[in-house]
Amino acid sequence: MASLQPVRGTHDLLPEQNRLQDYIANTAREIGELYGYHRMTTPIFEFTEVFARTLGDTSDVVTKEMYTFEDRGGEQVTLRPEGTAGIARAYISNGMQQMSPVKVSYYGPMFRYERPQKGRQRQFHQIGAELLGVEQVAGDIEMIGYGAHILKALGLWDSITLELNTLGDPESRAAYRDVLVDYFKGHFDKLSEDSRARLEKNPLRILDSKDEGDRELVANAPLFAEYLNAHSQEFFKGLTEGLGDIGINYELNPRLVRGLDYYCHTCFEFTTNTLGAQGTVMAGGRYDGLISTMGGPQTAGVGWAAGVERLALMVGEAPAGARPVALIPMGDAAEAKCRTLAQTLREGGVAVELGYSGNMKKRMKRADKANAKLAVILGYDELANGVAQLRDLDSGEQQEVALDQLADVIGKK
RNA sequence: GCGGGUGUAGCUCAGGUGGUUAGAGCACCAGUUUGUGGCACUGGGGGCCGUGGGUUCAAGUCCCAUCACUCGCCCCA
Repeated sequence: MASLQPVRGTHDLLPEQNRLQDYIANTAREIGELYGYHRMTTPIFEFTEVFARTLGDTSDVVTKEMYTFEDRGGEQVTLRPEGTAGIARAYISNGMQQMSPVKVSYYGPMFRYERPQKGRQRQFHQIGAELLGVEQVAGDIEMIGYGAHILKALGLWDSITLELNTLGDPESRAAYRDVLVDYFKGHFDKLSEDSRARLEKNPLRILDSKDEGDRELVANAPLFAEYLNAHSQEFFKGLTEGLGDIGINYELNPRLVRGLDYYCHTCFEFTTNTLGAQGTVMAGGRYDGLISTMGGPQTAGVGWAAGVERLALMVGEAPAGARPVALIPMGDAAEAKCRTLAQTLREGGVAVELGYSGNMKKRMKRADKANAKLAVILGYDELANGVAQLRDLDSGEQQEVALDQLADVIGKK
């Protein structure tokens, strides 16, 4: 049994779930087109270095969560844990600065070796978008509007909050970080065990600690706002005003941070309280230092990513698809005729349900189950007269239609 | 990685203190009806009771381990 189960944290996407996730991904893609973002696809694995370098040596994702292995040629490769690094690598590999600004969206599986929970799997899917080569705050505003648009189109907006913060430019950030580390070092004995570790790796994260003792310290910690230089303040002001222009509400969350050095300025998360501990549904920010960190030209960047499984949990089910026409033949001759008819209708763009066996009653039942709107009944008498009974399965009304007019009549229904 | 909960049919769940061939509803298949669906009735298929070990005359039931899912922490989408 064990060997017939999927690997821990992975799941089969049965047709219903697959359709739901496709619906979400397609909605995101279509909305992206409205903003001028086109889908691109990078490999699902890269040289390990691509992720190790961009995500930093200390992040949990790199140190504990990557699926890394040596391939048969002796190369260290890693299944991608997120989408941005691959896009950034592709930007450099393909000399995409020639196409600036680059506006792309993506969709695909990601892999993280984490302890699974609802809304957190080892293989999961993300949709995402990146804007490369735009340093103006207009890019950040557009990105957030784009993401919000998707959440609205999926009908989730009412249960979602946009949390917003600024990380400032590198200069402000470094200044604040130093002050913060000094402050917490002065209270080292009161820090929780987790936060002592964070002090080394990612001191800003202490601001978001759930430990009570930490929270008391945080309450009296120096404020980032006091260390933002004029440029950073100006940028953030532009962002909040721009969001006002497009009618998007947000909550300022000074504890919202990112661990990695190449992030700057805009930092946002769309969150919900309907998914338990996995409340972040879409998250993003500005990463002007990323491309250069990877060895490319200095290039500004903004982006976001969203977990498709988490969105799917919230959406529940995909809207109903097109209702098929069911063909109900009786007897071998009628079955042969229906085969021909089905092919013609399908090539004409009509969804057709044609069973493989069963008497009329069985076939009618299946038509019902397939949510068919119309049934075409073709028996001995009809075949002899070149007609069929066309039955509306909602109203029960039935009319006789000549076979050569059937496609036309169905097309008008 | 840390702490807690759960695991019986495809799904939702019953199976007091261990005791014959493990049950229900839904779903599935077939029939009642060799030409009319949603309803009803009848019948049928389907369970290594998550897995492995132990205690016992006897284990779905008790003990241990393991795996998976799940809640919180961590981290994040």
